[in-house]
Amino acid sequence: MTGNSRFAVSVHVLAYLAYKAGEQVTSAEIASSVSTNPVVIRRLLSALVKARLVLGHKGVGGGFGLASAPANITLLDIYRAVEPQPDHGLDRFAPNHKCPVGARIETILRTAFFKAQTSMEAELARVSLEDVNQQLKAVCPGKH
Amino acid sequence: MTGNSRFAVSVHVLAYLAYKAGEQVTSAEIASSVSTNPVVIRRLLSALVKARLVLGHKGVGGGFGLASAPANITLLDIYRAVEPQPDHGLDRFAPNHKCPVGARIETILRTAFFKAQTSMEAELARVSLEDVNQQLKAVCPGKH
DNA sequence: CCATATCGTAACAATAGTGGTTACATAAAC
DNA sequence: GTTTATGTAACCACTATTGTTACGATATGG
Repeated sequence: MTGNSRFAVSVHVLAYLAYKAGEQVTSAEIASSVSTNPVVIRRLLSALVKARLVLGHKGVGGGFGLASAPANITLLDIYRAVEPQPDHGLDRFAPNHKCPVGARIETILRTAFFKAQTSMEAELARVSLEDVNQQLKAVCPGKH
Repeated sequence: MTGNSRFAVSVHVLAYLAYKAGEQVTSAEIASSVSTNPVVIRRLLSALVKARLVLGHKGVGGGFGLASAPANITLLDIYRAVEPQPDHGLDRFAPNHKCPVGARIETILRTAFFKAQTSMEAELARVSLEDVNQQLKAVCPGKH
């Protein structure tokens, strides 16, 4: 096991909402698609609502729906909504500042990690929920 | 806390070996620079030796040294030596294949994660230990 | 050959993150 | 007011990470 599945599940959830655009979808229905417990879904949706990607409604006939058009929601938006700012282990990292290497390495690492992270996020920003939805609905190549 | 500090500490370790190039450096000395236990350092070095980035020698006068010139070791080499292949949570991810979204989302996620990962790794590959060592030895800007 | 320094690695505990589950309060619809 | 659904707290089981002790294996230098 490496890390968590919040981002993967969240993309699934939002893809499901895009797929069912216009409907109110319950956490139970989404949980069935993801194969997990509705509470796990609601926990993620709670973060997605706070990030204004999703609107939730209580009560009879309630459920969740996208807050914007799928074209306006990218994988980066989802990533930032459900993942904490990654620190790449630098919080547990307290080197000996009396050593010339220990005194300077942290700044060098921060710079390198920031560039790597920025590059990864740019790639996530290139994919929108509309792209995902189109792939979901695409016919299998070679069929018919 | 997010994830582990293996990569950050490993870069520190190899930067230290580059800084002390030509010498045999003990795990105890490195541990002092990192502010941790020598066994933690030896565990990481074990992976770095297996990846052929470092050579180790037992016994009196033993220790560790770089296996190649710093210019030939990149942060990506270090990353791959000490981090498992990231799966971004897809191992714990077993959606309901009876749902049209659940049946197709995993492939879409794999593609997106692969692109993001590749982009991040390309950025890590742009930095060599020689670059790190030059930054370590650089004078503060504005001084003299 | 023996004492010493050093690595290599197993074993264990403490801590923390993750995901699943139950429970229950809150709110909206009819 | 009954029903449906969210919102969230609390708890458990599981796993990863780090620090630590312990000890065997190996190389060096007398």
